[in-house]
Amino acid sequence: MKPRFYLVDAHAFLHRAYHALPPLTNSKGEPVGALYGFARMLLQILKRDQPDRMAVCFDRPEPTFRHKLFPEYKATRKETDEDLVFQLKQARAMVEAMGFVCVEKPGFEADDLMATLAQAGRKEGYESVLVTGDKDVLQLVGPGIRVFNPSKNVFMDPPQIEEKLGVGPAAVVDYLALTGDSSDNVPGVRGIGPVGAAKLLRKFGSLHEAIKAAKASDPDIPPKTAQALREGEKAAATATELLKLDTKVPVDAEPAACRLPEPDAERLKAVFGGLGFTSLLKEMLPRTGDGAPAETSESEVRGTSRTSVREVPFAELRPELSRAKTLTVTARRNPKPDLAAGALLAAVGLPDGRTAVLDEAFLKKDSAHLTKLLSGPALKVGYDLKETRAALKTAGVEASGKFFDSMLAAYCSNPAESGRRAAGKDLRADLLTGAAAALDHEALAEAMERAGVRKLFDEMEMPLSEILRGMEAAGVAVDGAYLGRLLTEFEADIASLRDEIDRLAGAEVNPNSPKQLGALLYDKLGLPVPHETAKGGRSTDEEALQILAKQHPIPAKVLDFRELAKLKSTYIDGLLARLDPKDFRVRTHFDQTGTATGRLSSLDPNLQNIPARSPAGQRIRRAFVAEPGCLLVSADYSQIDLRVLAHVSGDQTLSDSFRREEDIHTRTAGEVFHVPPDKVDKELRRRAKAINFGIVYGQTAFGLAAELGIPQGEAGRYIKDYLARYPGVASWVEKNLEAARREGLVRTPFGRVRHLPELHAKNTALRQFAERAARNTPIQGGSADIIKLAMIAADRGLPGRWKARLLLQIHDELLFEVPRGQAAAFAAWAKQTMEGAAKLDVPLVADVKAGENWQDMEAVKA
DNA sequence: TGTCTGGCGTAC
DNA sequence: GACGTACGCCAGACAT
Repeated sequence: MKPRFYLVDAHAFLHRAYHALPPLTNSKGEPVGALYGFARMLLQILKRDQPDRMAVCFDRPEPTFRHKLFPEYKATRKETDEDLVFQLKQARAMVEAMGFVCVEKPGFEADDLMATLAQAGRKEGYESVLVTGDKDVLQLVGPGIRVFNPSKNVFMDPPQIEEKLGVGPAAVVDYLALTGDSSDNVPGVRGIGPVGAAKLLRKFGSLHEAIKAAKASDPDIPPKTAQALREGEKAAATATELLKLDTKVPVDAEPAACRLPEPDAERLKAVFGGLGFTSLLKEMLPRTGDGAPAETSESEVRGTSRTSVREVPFAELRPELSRAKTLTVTARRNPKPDLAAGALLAAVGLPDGRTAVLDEAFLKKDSAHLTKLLSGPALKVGYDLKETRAALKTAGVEASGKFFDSMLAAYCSNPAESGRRAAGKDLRADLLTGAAAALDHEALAEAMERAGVRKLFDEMEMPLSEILRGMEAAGVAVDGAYLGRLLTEFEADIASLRDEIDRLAGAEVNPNSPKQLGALLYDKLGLPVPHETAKGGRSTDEEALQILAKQHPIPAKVLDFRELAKLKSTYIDGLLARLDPKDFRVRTHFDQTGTATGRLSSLDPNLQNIPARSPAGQRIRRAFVAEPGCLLVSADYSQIDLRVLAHVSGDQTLSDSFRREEDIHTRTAGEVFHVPPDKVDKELRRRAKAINFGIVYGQTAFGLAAELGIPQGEAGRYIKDYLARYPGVASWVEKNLEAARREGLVRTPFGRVRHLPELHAKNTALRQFAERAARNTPIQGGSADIIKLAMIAADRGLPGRWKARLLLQIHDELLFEVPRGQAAAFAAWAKQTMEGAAKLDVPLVADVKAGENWQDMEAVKA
């Protein structure tokens, strides 16, 4: 293996960090976020990539040869932010104090220095790695020179470049000369975009040949494109000169001299101390530290491996795969299959990154062999194994045995910073991204150990993943004919409401447009603005319209319109569009990494927010039915959040109340309003319920007052009285927050973590937000843990005894489909299973009901 | 034409 | 600034 020579573009990273990271200031109020991010990244490269040589390259402020060539070069750049300028000025001193070799040269950009050094390194037998997100350096990629994009955590090797641009490294300059580069004000050829450029270069090989063909009126070029090329010839020539990197800069550095940093302790203390980077100082000078473990860095959590995916033919890999202890597997389906992209791709590989990509035809043809390969004793590592296994199954390939899902591992280590990557337009790119992420198995396993979440991963998230796959595959039956009738009816009602509103307004107005509606209500009719939107606009939300409805007939009509329009577009249209015509079922996707608290989320369609409250909404819910011969059985936890609060706080009164199975809101009303339980009327109970919710969410007096329509002072008294009557809750709220500040994270009773660095934010709003999250997360997350355990327990108990299927989870509810004959008995079992899923200091209670559809359900007697 | 953001509303 | 966690639709602005 060749020694590796890393070259870092300082300003490119500082710019990116400045805009991508939340602003961070030190105790003096100086902006330091970009510097911090940069220092972290440099340390990360050292630790993770362990280069043999390294240098950090800086831009110089003087004009370069490019400005002489093209005076407008970079002319469109906005004035750099003051806060960034402040940090750019200090960057070199910081990097030098850290001990890195720094390179800069008047009249040249960092890119040129890097290009020169990379070439020199290559000639001296190094593998040069350019660390930057800039596209123009991709022109250098080839044997001995690689590019690493630190923001995406990917190596941009020829296949990745081809993925991204549609052309290989050799054509990068021509490609950029055609498309232009708006950030540097490099002109490009007007009328030719990324797609057109790639197409031309694939056809003609180079810009030169393409222009030649355009001049010769080559029939392969559409006339418009040919004209654009002829007119843009000069601009393209200029752009080419600007884009070509100079590999012959007279640099005062040579690769062999770019040794790894030897931090100058005194200088580092001065510089890092001044910036307020005490934790970084400890990391760089470990002996001075107090032994506290370094915080898990983001990229460790995301899992970044020095190994990257290299595509090889399957045949070449096959013998090793069957003997491997660990293999990687990732598969992706195309949600909207089209001919160009194919419907299904899989990647199977080894931990060293050698990976074979298999298409649908191959998977189907070889499904028996692949099933055997993926059912052996090897550990199967993949990123999003739920999707991988579902995708493989469509080709008849099944995996079994030991699994490690790196997506779930990253989520367990740090739920806010990780998460399912959104599917892109390119199936193959998604596949390779997943395949690359799967290489991080060991780093992720370590990160989980450090975070203390290995058990959560092994015993909760990994088993759950397979259960969710079954639920997604099962789907839920929807009465399409009923929904169709509902659609006709809603459309008629919506149309007449719209007519009525137009008539009352004396003009056409779209009630779905806050802008148009605001103009009507506040300008034309001159009604008073009840409140503003978050961004300072005039709100037309429900609360505002309720108030305005007392003064004018229009707002009430708009409210009716809005309700029906919402139900129609989101639920009726949305469900009908996603109804599988083969079996009249809808299939959601559960995102197991979609929330910061440990809850699941449901998407496409979201079946966790099906209406339940309003009468019109209940008509939608009625469309969810059991298949013939079955009933739906719903089991929901009673007051699970408040029970978890009782558990974590140990509050005597709250716990006693649950042990006695009292009505919790009535009890709270009695405590807060100082009345005996039998004197608690509906209104008092309603207020107590709002208080209970508010306590869980960290609501302020302001919020509670708004919720209940009472003066803020009164709401403040309620909260104060609550905390006095539930002293265990009050002290938990305080102690929990203290611990959260100390550790920078909160935990659920089941060990799930959520990092909350914003608890130390200077920005008040940001900090208070984190404080409310610190209060809410152990409760909401604890409840999420419990129902996940219940799902696992239920899934283990289902086979054999019951012909029931779990269909949905809605945070505190499980929905099953069960043959009529065993529905009642099953419901009793489900209740028992859920109540026994976890052992808290207070009992867990689940209520069960059954029915033909999700709306009309009746309680089942235990 | 596609992509992003704001406003709004549904669920627990 | 003010109630935690989500997802999805529409309108409108903007880039292509």
